[in-house]
Parts: sequence; C-alpha cells; structure tokens
Amino acid sequence: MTILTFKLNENLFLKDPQNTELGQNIISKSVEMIESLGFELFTFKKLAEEIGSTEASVYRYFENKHRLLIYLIDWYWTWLEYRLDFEINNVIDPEERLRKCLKLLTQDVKANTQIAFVKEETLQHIVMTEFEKTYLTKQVDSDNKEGLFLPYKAVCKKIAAIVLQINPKYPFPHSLVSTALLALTHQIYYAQHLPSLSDIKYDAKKNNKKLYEFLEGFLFNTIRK
Amino acid sequence: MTILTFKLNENLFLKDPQNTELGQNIISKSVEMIESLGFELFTFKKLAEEIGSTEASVYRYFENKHRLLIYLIDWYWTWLEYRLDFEINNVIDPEERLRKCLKLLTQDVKANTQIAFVKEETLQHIVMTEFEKTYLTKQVDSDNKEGLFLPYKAVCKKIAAIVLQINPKYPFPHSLVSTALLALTHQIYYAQHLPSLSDIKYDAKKNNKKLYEFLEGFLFNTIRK
DNA sequence: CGTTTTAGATAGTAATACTATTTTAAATAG
DNA sequence: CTATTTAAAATAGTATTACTATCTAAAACG
Repeated sequence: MTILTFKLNENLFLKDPQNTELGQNIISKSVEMIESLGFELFTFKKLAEEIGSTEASVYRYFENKHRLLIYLIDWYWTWLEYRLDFEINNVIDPEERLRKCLKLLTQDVKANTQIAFVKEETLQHIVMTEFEKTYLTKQVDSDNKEGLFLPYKAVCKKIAAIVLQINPKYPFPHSLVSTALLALTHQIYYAQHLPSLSDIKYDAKKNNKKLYEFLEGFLFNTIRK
Repeated sequence: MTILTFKLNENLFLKDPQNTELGQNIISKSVEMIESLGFELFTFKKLAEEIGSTEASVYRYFENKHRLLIYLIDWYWTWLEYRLDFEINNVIDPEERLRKCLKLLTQDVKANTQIAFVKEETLQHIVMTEFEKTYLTKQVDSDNKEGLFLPYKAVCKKIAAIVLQINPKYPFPHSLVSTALLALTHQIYYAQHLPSLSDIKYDAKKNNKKLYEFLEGFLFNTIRK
C-alpha cells in the first residue's frame, strides 16, 4: 500500500491543509459530510462542530466552501490521472490503451491505494453529484483563470490524445472525451435516482460492466467511423 | 405567432403563477434575474424588489427558489417536446426523424414562437447552466416521486424511441440520448468558458453547425454499429 | 349586505456566510 | 532561559438568506 499526496493549485487554499492536523481533519471530515449532507446543506459551522474546532479556524484554510469543494474534486482528478498513467504504462496499442482507461474509469474505487486522510470511495461519490457545481457558476471564468480546473482538463486531454492516436482525423476528440466523462458520472447517478434516463441498472456491486459496454460502444464506433 | 401556455405539474407551485399578474411577473423577472445573477445569488428578496412586491408574496407562489427553478426548466422541456412533435410530424423515415430532432436541438431559439411572459433565449441559457442543479440534490428521490422531472424524461423517451426505430437491437437508447442531451448543453458551455474541453469554437452567432456534426456523428455511428 | 375566503403586506426568526478582534501557543532572539 | 515576535486558533460579532406567523385589505359568495 502506497500513501499518496498531491500538490494542488495554491490558489485553492489560504493555508495548506496537508501540513497540519486541523487541516487534515478538515479534508477528511468534509468529504464525509459533503457526501452525507450534500454540498448545499454542508456548512463550515457544522464541519467545525464535528472536528471540535470553530468556523473561523476553517476559514483560515479555505476562503469558502466552494473552494474547498474544488480542492477535493481537483484531488480526485489528479489522483485519477496518476492512476491512468500507471494503468496504460507500457501499453503501446492505442486501442488497448483506451480500453484500459475505460476499465479504470468504470471500476469502483477500492481501498488499495490510499490518498492521505481521504476515503476514496466517498470522494468518488462526491465527484458524481457535486463535480458540475464546481464550474456551473458565475465565477467560472475567473476560477478558470486561476487554474482551478486544470486537473480535470488534464485527464480529458490525456484521453483525447489516445483517441487521436486511434484516428488522427477524428475532428472532435476533446468533445467526445468530455462527453464520455460526463456520461460516466451521470449514468451511474441516473441508474440510482432517475432510472428512466438510463438503460444501466443500478446494482450496489456491479453496474460497471454494462456501463463499460455502453461507453466502449459509443467511443469506438464514433472514433473509427 | 402563436402564444403558448403549458400546464405544469401542480406540485411545483403553491398557487399557479400563470393566473395572476404578480405570478406572471415572478416568472418573467426570475428568468432574467437567474440568467444575470446565476441561481446561487438569485434570491426571492431581490426578485421581489425588482417587481415591486415583497418576499412573502413570492413565497405564496413557490415554496422555495429550487421549485421555481424546476418550474422554469420544466417549462423549457415541455416546450421543447412540443416543438419536437411539430418538427417530426409527418416524417416517416426514422433516420430523418432523428436528424430533424438534432437540427432543432442544436438550433438557437428564435423569437418566433412565444411562451407567455418568458424570454425563450434567456430560458435556454438558464437550462444550459442550471439544469443539472435541479436534480443533483439530496431530495432528488422525493422530487422525482412528485413527478418534477417528467418533462425532461419525456423528451429523452421520445428521442430514444426514434433511436430504437433505427436499430431495434441497440441496447442503450436511453443512455445514449440522455448523454447526447447532456453533451448538447455542456459543449456550448465549454466552448464559452472551458474551451479546452471541447473542439467546438464559441461564436456568438453560429457554433451550431459543428455541434450538429459532432452529435450526428456520435449518435448515428453508435446506433448503426 | 354581511361574511367568508384569499391575495398580499408587515414584521419577525433561525441559520448561513463571513470578518474583525482578541487570546493562546509556538518560534526565535538576546 | 526569559522576552519578543509571529502565527494559529478562538471569541464575538454582522449582514444576508431563507423562511414563517400574523395581520390587513379586497374580492367572492350566500
């Protein structure tokens, strides 16, 4: 078991939470609480109560809860990119590379790689429900200028490059990959909450196979033309 | 020019806003204000000030701003379904039907059909940025039980049926269509705000052609296999 | 024409999202 | 070792938000 830490964009925090115990508690407890309460009902006050500190102390680390959310989600995408690299390392055939990516993406996270202080499964859930909220805001352009969405873009770029290897003439690699990534999170959510929007059945253990088939089908058929 | 009104789910409002002048003002001003402020910063108090009324009066119509948002967005999808029916009426060939749908979906709304009290272009913008927020909440299941998401589901179902006509053996028609609808809103948003996630260039007038090509490519290639 | 109903206004409250200031603790300098 | 600086964290606020309970005025009805 390897313990990973990532260096995240410094604009995200006022004080690096990885360096102190309070900071680490903020990270790990906020993951749990955003999962259980949902982002809207999650507040710094409730968080502070849970970790036996105060609201103002949390504000020393993060300007507001929106930045904390982006911090957590950036962590997820950074971690995913790391795992993608690991997975496709030494695989030469681009189609095989793309398949490996898809397999990793549709896999449920297991507790075999440990991000310091964070429950990976919970973080994956948060990404599913809260990711869109990071950028569907009025401040998207200024947040973007600060580089807050770079980790997600990096993942998209990496997979789009593989798509282009498969078919250098395909004109929409980034659109296709960002759409596939959207589909990934949304289809699992739909299966659970709005089943008529999906053909994938929710199954606490293994909805993943069908999801893989769906994504593989639409990616490869679209790319190869 | 036809003036349309739609009967929406009664669970959405406490008092039908279509029946009174205040109600109509609430609808039309809230569309403008959600567009300009974004949903997060939009409040009933600000709205009431704008229309020269009071917060409490707005609360007589809508339980909270979340329901008002769903009301507006349901209105959009209901209207879209109506236009889809209109568009594919008398077209027999299913591939042609799907193409007609796509054309309509990627078209910018023009002011040729008028929803009472609502600016259609503005409403379309709101759907782009705020739609996801209607269902990515902790109350999704109870909202869904009340039928609040039926208009969107109806659109998805209608297009999925066409997909099945083209290829009755395709196993993921609903997933494919809900993914395409997501792509539709998101690609336009990406083009404007996060361009590296898309290959479609933002152009105030006509980003639509490329978007059409992208969607057509990935739909038809996936369906036909 | 009086009474019920209902629309809308007034005046609150608890919680949220912060800030400014003070206290406490740790680090370094003499 | 103390004395001073620096920084972390707690206390105590404020403006705004998201509501609710109550009241008044006008329309609808018997």
